Amino acid sequence: MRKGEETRTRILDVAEAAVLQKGFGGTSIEELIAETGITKSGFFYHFRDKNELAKALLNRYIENDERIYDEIFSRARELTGDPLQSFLLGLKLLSELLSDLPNGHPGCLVATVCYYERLFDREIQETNRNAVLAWRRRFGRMLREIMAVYPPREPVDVDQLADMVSSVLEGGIVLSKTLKEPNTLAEQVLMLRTFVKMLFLPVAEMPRA
Amino acid sequence: MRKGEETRTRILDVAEAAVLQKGFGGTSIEELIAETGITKSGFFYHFRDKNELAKALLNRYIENDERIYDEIFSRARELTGDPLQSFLLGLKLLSELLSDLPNGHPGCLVATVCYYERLFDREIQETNRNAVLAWRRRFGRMLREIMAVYPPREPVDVDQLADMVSSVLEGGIVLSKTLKEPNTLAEQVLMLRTFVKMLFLPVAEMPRA
DNA sequence: TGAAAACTGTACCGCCGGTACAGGAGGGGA
DNA sequence: TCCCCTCCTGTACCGGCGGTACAGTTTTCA
Repeated sequence: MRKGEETRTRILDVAEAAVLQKGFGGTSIEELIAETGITKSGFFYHFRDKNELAKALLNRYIENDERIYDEIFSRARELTGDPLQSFLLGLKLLSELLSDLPNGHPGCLVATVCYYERLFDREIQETNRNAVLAWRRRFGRMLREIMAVYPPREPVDVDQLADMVSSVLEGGIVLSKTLKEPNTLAEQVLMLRTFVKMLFLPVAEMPRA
Repeated sequence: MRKGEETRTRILDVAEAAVLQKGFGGTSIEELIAETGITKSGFFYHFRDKNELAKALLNRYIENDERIYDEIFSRARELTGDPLQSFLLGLKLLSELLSDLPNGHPGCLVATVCYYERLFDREIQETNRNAVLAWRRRFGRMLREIMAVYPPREPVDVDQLADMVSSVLEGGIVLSKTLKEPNTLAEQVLMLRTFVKMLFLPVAEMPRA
């Protein structure tokens, strides 16, 4: 039946929004069923407990996250063959996508899980860890392609540089949310772009330098 | 009379550790009183409710945070008169301090509050916002001093660059905690240092360039 | 030594996560 | 047409937790 999937998705939608605003501990199942118009029994038909809900929520979030990065960076790749230019373009596209979010970025579930860790089982913690490692591999792969063509101006570890992308995104989200300045996140991504540009682009080719 | 302050501090110590691991919603008052060996009535003698506890916790955390930055960067300032060199040294000292933490960074309360926002009153949200703005002013002040001497190689907004420091710290904490790699945070700070160095240090003076 | 500060003890309330289980609507296949 | 399976609803209950109320007790310090 497809009806069940639809209800499940509706629960996950409501839960995701609530969890990003109040954390897992601050989100009650009762409020979720009230907003989705389902009964408590109905909820527990779809999810055995809160941990199971968190698992489904996190997996869905990570999949969606990966899909967005796939789209952005493959689009950037189509527009230019140069690995550096396509990476810089990708960061530009990402920044534009982020600044187009009407109410700012709603928050990252990976960070939410990180700050609730002790109340989740090992499986969720592993899933979360793997999500961050996947980011490292993704950005690391692109950075290695760049380094094969452009020698970095300063010696840098590829994985650490890849992590820098994740750091700026996660940190930018925290800043943006806390300051209630939706644009701060997009600006941070552009600042990171400046860093990457400066690190790999030869001095001679740099504008106004 | 001073006994009360001591108990209050003990509650705050236990609460801070718990909240950083499980968030506010995931931390119960009952577990706090169990660990501090106090009764429920005793707890509510010191704090009217959970919100009041959060307020005290956040204020104390921010004060301590400011104190640490004051110490690090004033020490760096004593060692060299050049604003750029002292800032770079400060980041180095910060990175060393972070990598010396035995179990890695326990987490940032500002981020915890950020991911629980909707359940706090305006006062706490304002306090949190002001903490981030204080970071922006602090790093912005130092960066302005640098820019008065060293023209940046790329055009950058000072506040955005100052925010980059906070971003990398907050993001680095999330990565470090999630990956269970205590050193990642310190590495990210050094990566940020490389960025600042490259942005301001003249090409001629740069090593192996 | 006495008043204020710093608690303890007890009883209670309502919300929440979770369990148990019975039953019902609705659609799809034999 | 009938039955079975999915997808729920309804009801009742449990223990933990945040919070209140308030009376009583110990500790501290001036």
